[in-house]
Amino acid sequence: MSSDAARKRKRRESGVETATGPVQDNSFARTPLYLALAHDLEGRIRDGRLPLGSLLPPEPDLAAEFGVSRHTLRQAIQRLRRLGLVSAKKGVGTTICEADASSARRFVSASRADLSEQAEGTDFTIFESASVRARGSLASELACRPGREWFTLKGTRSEIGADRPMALDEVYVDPRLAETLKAMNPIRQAIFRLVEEVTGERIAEIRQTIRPVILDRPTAEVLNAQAGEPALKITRAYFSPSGRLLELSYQTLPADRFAYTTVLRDVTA
Amino acid sequence: MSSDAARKRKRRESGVETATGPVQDNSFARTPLYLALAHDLEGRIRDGRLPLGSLLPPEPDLAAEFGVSRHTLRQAIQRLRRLGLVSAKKGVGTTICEADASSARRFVSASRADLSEQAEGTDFTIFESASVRARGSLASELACRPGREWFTLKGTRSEIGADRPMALDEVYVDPRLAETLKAMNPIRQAIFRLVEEVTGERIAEIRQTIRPVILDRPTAEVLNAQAGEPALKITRAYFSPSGRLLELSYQTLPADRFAYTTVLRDVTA
DNA sequence: GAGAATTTGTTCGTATGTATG
DNA sequence: CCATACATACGAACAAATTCT
Repeated sequence: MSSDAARKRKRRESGVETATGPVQDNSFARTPLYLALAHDLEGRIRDGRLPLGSLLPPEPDLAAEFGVSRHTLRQAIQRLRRLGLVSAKKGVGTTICEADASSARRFVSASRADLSEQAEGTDFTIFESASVRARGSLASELACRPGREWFTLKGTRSEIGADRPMALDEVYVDPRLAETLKAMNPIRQAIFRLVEEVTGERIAEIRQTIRPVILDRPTAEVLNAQAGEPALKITRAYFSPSGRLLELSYQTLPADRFAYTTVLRDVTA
Repeated sequence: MSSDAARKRKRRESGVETATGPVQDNSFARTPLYLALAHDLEGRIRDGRLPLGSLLPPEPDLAAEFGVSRHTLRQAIQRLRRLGLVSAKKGVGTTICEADASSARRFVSASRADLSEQAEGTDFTIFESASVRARGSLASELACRPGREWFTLKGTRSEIGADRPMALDEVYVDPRLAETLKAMNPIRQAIFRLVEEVTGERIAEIRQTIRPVILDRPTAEVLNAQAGEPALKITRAYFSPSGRLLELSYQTLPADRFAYTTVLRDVTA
């Protein structure tokens, strides 16, 4: 209809500016409107015009400002959400929670191996468990207040038919899980699933750090490996939506039995 | 309007069945329609009613079958895409490319550190470069046909003001990049960006493997570190959308200077 | 504490653009 | 060139969560 011409005009007029300076000219490829919007917003966030920690203007306002429909604006915001720049909450608004969508964020991993800990087909065999209170270095590494009580497990993880364990696991969980966990040995489920079941809280985020270490004698013995060999040490912290730490685990994986593989896919396409 | 009542009725009638058997009753929480749809489709994919490798029915057909708008159906499909179950292509259709949305896929990473290689604020200083033909072990590790020509770079990567390098990099790229790369030293850009610029091909996927190693003497010397220390060895393979290998890199990172951190977020929320 | 206002989430409808075969 | 199938974009309305009065 005639609204089409009006639309086109509006698009030219809409306040979408490319983020920084001259910029590559993608006009030949006709960037979709919502991507241009996302790019614009990203720029505003990066340079602080939309300050970190603050709320985005309401969607209807932003849509009006850009001269686009709310639907299109929401597509742009959804993209920023996927990139981890903002997080929206019903009834509240959209918070800016990251300032840099550095090129590193362009890729998103979605790999089966991402959480090897919960790989199906492995048995977790507990050989030690106890109740502990977080003190000193543990408390600080857990980023929790000292004195909080945890239930800790130590055990080996092995693939079903394997003769040697694949990893040594050390796990800290809510004390409420003690009974459940002691009752099942070996454990075939991902432990964080059990945490969700027992505590009723959903795990929304996992922070994972990978470091190289050299196997010390006691660890090597448990793993039936040679002391002095290289290994990966993976630390995982499991958080509830509100940011509360629900589980912490350390995993030691000898080099000859495990490599950590991820596939990163481009999400800009 | 009156269409509202009709809508509600339709919803009850729509062929959305929960995936498996009795199923948890979420009716009290009123699952959004598009999630129910996604769940239903996921079930059909898992049990083979929608066979792996085949195309989904066209969106308008599916929408009609479920008795929902195309928009809602697309929301469901978008979810399946994020989970990696299907992949859509304009003019062709939506292909089913995975049968299991196993729990491992629940989390998706989006981290600044994901591609430390390209972290801004690092300099890559080349100290060796050459043209090579892939043979033997290299060719096999590259998963490329032997005899293909590559341009290889060796260099150190350091943070801007640091006195010691952070990593030793070994990179294999298309020979067309030789001139460009030799002309710039140090390199501040991510190399895979340059690959995209020069070859005109987009990098759509990166396969990344992390292993622990022990620093040997020559490597330790270059890095100004101690031989025998633990380090991470990260291998990255960069692929075009069609699956052609465009770049391969090895990176060695001493434990005391680097830890690999990722944040995995729940995408089911 | 009830209720109004605000803000994001869901869902419909419709039209047009663009890539593929 | 045409038909097909996904992609983008408009508009409108109601639902649900939160906050403020």
